[in-house]
Amino acid sequence: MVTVRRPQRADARRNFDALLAAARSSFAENGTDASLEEIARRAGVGIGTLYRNFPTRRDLFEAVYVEEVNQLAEVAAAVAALPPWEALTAWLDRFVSYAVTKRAIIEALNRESEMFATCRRTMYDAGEPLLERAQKEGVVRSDLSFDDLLRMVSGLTSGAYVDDAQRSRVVSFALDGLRVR
Amino acid sequence: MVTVRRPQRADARRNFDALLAAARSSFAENGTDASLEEIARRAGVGIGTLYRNFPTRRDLFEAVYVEEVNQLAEVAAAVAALPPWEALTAWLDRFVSYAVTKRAIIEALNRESEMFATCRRTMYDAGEPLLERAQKEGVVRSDLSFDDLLRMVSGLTSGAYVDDAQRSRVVSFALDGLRVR
DNA sequence: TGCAAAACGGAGGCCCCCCTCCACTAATCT
DNA sequence: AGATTAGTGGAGGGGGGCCTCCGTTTTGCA
Repeated sequence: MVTVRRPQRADARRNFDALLAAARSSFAENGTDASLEEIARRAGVGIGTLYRNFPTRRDLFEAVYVEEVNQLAEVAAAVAALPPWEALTAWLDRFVSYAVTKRAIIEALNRESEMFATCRRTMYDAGEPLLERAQKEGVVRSDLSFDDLLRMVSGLTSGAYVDDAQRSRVVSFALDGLRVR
Repeated sequence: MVTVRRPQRADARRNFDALLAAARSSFAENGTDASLEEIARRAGVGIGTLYRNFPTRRDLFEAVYVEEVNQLAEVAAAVAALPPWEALTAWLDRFVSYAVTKRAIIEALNRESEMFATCRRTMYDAGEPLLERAQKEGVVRSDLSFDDLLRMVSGLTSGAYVDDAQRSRVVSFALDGLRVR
């Protein structure tokens, strides 16, 4: 579990959280080049406050990214009790909710950074056992790597669809290609 | 086949084509909010010339988009002689080459525009018969629409992959979910 | 070859964003 | 309650993109 340092004082913590939430939604809407001033405005906070908490745009990316990765790890623990295929797809479902933001941020982030490596590890530790279990029980084809799977799902869900029904139909067809039948 | 009006004079035509090429690559690299001045610079042309040919950003989108759709239609004719599954995947291969640019533009374009409808029709006329043939011959599941297929492939290929091998592995797994086995 | 019309291209006004700096505010501690 | 100090927020300079306008250049035609 990776950590992000939050400020000490109550008002500062409030602003910190507001900024993080504003950044997440703003990045999701406008991509990684969303205006920082707009994010500060959304958070109801001065631009100076944003810069004190996150000196660079990159720091904001990292903070948002870390939060989402941590949530993914929690979900993985929660679904572990389900049967292998269901556990895997339930986790992917949750993965999808964050895929749009994540994808943009990951692309903007330098893949070589230590922080990125740590988060990647956290996410893999959370999700990879789900895939391995499904493969061991012969439910999923064995020549599929966890990395393949994540990229597939994240690509599939980052596009625009007519409605949610189409999105889930398309995703389930694609996942069907991974099953052993 | 949709058409884009090109200027009459030779120098103007040269500039028009240079702008179109610059726009395509710039949109592919930087998304739909690429700088117009950068595009003009890339094309070796004044900003005024860009605006004379394409009064709005949208006009540029449309011109780039139309060109790519026309190319897709040509490819569809070229692959018609192959067996059903091969014809379909060959066409999709080509579809992939343009998917990145296309996806960004499509999202920026107003879906209600007449131009969009015409292009959509052109593309459907080109590709849909390939899918229908594969379905009639029992090679592809019948509850898949052409729209489903395009969105799936365009999503799958818009993401970042480690290398081309991973991309094609992932795409082929997903397509495998569409086959009748 | 000479000329009219078409096309060029970039300066300039406007706006928004980035980021720094510092006078002010309020949370916490005693 | 008062002192201390972490925290605030926005003004402002610099930069770059958007778009218009118009003096200059190029082309095609006679």
